[in-house]
Amino acid sequence: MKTTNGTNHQADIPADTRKSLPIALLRAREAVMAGFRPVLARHGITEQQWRVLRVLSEFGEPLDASNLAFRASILPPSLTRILKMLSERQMISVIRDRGDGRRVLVQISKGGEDLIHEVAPESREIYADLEQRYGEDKVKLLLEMLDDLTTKLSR
Amino acid sequence: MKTTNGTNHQADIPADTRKSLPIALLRAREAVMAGFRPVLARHGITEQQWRVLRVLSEFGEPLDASNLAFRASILPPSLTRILKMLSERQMISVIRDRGDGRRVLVQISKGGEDLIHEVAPESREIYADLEQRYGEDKVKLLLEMLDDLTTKLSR
DNA sequence: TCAATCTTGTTAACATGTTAATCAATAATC
DNA sequence: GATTATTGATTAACATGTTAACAAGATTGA
Repeated sequence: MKTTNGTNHQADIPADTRKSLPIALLRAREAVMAGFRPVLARHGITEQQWRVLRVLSEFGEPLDASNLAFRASILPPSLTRILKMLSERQMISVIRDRGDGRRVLVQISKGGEDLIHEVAPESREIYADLEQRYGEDKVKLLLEMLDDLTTKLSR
Repeated sequence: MKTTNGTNHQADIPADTRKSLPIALLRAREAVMAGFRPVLARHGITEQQWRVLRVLSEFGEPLDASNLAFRASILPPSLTRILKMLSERQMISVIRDRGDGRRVLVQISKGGEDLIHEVAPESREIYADLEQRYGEDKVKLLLEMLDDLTTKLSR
């Protein structure tokens, strides 16, 4: 066994980092986000806050924290902090669930919807550019493969 | 336009989060790492520290911080902190470059190599399981597609 | 040569990721 | 119905991500 740079002379260490799936996923994600982050930053919002708002907007009705965390791919401790921020900025409303005092119900408010409609055009533009650069069909295929991978590993 | 849950009645907001490439990449990465993290945790090391050690081990000779950061996909400020940790734990050695006093040269030490050889077998096992579940050929194809995407977006 | 500029690495400040512990409310069991 | 177990959310503690500012060494050019 021999790597391209020729310095790895041990046969029993892990595969080359260039062939590592976790790293490839990380780099791809970083490359994609490099396009979106400046747009979000211009609107004073982080990527995670944006995901929370989008999920809430898409869902359309109040969502409890666990459900929201799962859909936005954010861990509960992070979500707690994010909800605090978004609530202070009047983008969402948070209320306790009557009937189950443990649950917290989250709903997007006008401020949040307004922001979404502000950012949406730029966001679509970035995504369109991405599809144009990489190929619309390849984006679709990649999405299917990623989804398949996630499903097969989650059980 | 209409989403599956039927609650999104606005035609001008961003595409469904389920069809979002950033989120799909995030979820896939999370699903893959869920297998590796426990292994690394058992050895008292984080994912990023592991990446740094692997890059150093593969490269075989001293690497300056910028180069290391790039190869390990870690931002400079994070790397500074990680190097401090790994150095205290005797896994790497850090010295100033003679000839260019700004540069810092990092090299893996015996402690680091030992750890790599400890973790490697378990790591390979997890990866093999992943390839078996998802398909060896599909892993390869996915890696190529991710690499292609990263390349096409990085210019 | 020396002042302006660029480069490399670090520090700072804030947000999120990650795991474990905690707390309150509900559900389960007896 | 009181005790115990489980669940949903939060808090705590530490590591990393992210951007901006900074410090020190190297380069450049007048």
